[in-house]
Amino acid sequence: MMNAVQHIEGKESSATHGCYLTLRKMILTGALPPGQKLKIEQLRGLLNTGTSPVREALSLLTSDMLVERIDQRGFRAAPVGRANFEEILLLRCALEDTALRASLANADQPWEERLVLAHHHMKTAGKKGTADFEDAHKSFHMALLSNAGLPMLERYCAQLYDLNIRYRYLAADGPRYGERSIEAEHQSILDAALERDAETAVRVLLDHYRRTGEYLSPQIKN
Amino acid sequence: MMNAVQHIEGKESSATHGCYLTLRKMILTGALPPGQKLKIEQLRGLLNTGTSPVREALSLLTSDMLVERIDQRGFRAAPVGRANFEEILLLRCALEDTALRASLANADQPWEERLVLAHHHMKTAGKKGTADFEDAHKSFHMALLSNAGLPMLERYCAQLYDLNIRYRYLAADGPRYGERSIEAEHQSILDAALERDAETAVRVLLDHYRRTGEYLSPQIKN
DNA sequence: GTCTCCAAAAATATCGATATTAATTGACAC
DNA sequence: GTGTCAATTAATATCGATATTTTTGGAGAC
Repeated sequence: MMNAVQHIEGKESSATHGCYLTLRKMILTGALPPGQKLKIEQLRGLLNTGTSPVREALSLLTSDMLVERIDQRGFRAAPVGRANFEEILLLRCALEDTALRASLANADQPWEERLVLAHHHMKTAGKKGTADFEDAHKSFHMALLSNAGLPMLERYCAQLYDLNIRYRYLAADGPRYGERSIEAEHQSILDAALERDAETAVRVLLDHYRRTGEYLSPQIKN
Repeated sequence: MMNAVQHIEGKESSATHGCYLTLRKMILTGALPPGQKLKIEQLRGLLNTGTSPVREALSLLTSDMLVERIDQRGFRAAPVGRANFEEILLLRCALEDTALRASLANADQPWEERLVLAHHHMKTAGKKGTADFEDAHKSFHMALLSNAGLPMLERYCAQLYDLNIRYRYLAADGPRYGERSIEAEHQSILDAALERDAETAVRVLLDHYRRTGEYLSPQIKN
């Protein structure tokens, strides 16, 4: 018998994975706010499944640093704070610097094509803030790093990307980005990557992150 | 009622955490060899507990990259390979560089004292290869980074430390370290750290890792 | 009022059983 | 022999119930 999650998500086979994806999205978007107690029974009802998949999904989210497990007192959504945000930014810069250089060092045509395509998808996807755009945006950034042949590093970067985007959602009610052109920044990153100019690509990419950081940081309370 | 794990491990409260620690050690030391299928029922018997704690522990180990989850086919100990080993080395160098510099930038007396103590414990602990020494060795390396105020980074470094030590155990039947003096290297790292000489400390630390890497890498098949 | 302590309630952690899914085996056709 | 398919076996994933632990709330002492 199919349960609700499988019905909604379609392809997904296991209840655990369905819970994982749903809970993750809820935490990332702020539907489950930082610090909130995550009661098994409540989530079990919400996700229309048993306790085991919920617990297992929460365990997995623990390692994504989106959920904290408290001794024998269950789980809660990971808290946020400026120090945490700054650390995410620092780590992203350090890791993506390494990853992008490695990716560029292995640059080849198939990768270039994947990259161009990912960029195109991002441009044609819905406006900023929509789920479509966010997916495409992540795909573009991951495509940049995807040729490094360093799967663990890519995993860390993806993890940090998600942690960072969480702060974007949390600050969604703050002031808009203003005059800054995200599109132009993406274009510059793409251009430098296609020209295999590592120095420029890294500089532009990290500037992109730091600028977003400077914009978001003051909005984070604590 | 107490179960076997609690009885053995003493303090540990939850069955899940007990399973986690035991399974982790077994994978790190090679008692559960790379690639091995990890059958729930078999582990449940071995750990003298139910299926839920075993599954949850395996989920947690998945995020430590010590266990792989295969679609709907259960779990297996993460495979090993030279490429993986080299990536671990690369990431350790990149991350510990950042962490050590940050730690030194915040250097203060309490930290110095913790560091000196950790080094002393390592020297007085049992000979290399014993569990005591290995614990003290990890503590010393973590103490170096512990003043950075970057908890996520420290977590990554600890994770990578464990992944690396796994290769040491796997290569334990290979040739001995030979003439190289690990103790002298540790002393140099400590000295540079206490003098707050970041450049030297980082150089010596990374040399320490790379030397171990050069020694281990050829022994890894595949 | 406020503190301590004990009982009641709620939540977690764990277990054992069932349903589901994958792997295995062997019969049969070619 | 070799490959395919169905029946069997084995393992996983999930459920519902129980035991354990933590939290809550309130009575009584000071």
